[in-house]
Amino acid sequence: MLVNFNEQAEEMIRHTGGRITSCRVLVLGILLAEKKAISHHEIEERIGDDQPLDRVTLYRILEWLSKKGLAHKVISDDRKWRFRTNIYTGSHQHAHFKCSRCTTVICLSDIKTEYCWPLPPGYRSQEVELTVKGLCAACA
Amino acid sequence: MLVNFNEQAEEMIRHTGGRITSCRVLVLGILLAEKKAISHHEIEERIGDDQPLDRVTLYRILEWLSKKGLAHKVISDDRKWRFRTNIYTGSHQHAHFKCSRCTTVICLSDIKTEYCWPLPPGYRSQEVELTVKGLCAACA
DNA sequence: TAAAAATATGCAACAAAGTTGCATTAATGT
DNA sequence: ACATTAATGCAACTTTGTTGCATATTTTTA
Repeated sequence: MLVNFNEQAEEMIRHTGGRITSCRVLVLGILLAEKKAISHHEIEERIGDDQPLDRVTLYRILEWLSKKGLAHKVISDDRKWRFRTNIYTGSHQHAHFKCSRCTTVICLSDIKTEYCWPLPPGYRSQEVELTVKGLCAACA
Repeated sequence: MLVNFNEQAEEMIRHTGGRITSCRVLVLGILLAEKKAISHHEIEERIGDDQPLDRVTLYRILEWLSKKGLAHKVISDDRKWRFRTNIYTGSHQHAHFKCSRCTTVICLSDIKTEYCWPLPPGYRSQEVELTVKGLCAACA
């Protein structure tokens, strides 16, 4: 299973024309095995002590994967970048509500965001991030 | 004009039952004079050297204003918190498109987000943040 | 396939944004 | 006006991410 992700990772990296290194394969393999976006620290945890990888190298690999379009990064409320492979993009297609007073976030499962939003010609939608902000029942 | 904002700020702070201090009035006044969300650093710049205000105090005031519901904070792609008074909420009601490869952001003025999204009972919408992510014409 | 060129990695030091502890100062209630 | 309570300022710290440079690994090419 993990081997499979690593093969896929290697293939994806090869396709970019960039160098295939064990570190890159390892990191991209971890991202492929994950459906949600994960942070630098979470990736380090998944690596464990088996194959030690320098903090800075991991940062640079993540940056490189983003630049090559194999992953993309999103900023979260904890000021950390989280990374996800672009192939799972579109898997979290529902809206959120965030209370601007108590900051609680809930999922608005009634709202489907797969709707085709009108984009300029040539643009391709992968994912829609929709957050309604306001006051929740307790804070209103 | 600025005086007016300060009076309004003072009134808002009084209404929370919290202490009315010159620092709080100053900061909230600045936020009221601003239509968009601004960062800690940008607030410091607007303060200038007239009324020196400690870095940490400013952080704590902003946190306090958020807790009291007079302002709310949003995280941006530069990993900085930006703060805005809740009264201007709703002023930036259109969608964005962000390219997941080149990270360029454009405004999708065709999409109006004022639409009434179905919320749970008691919830009140103030603002809608809608970002379509994908590939722009140049990267697709 | 061995050497040269190009690029990735690891280490140390650094930077920016935000946080915590504590003594001092200012605002409010009596 | 004084006591009480809360806000401010300062110093030191934490966390996340970045930069410079020497070393090691890929890839190219001869």
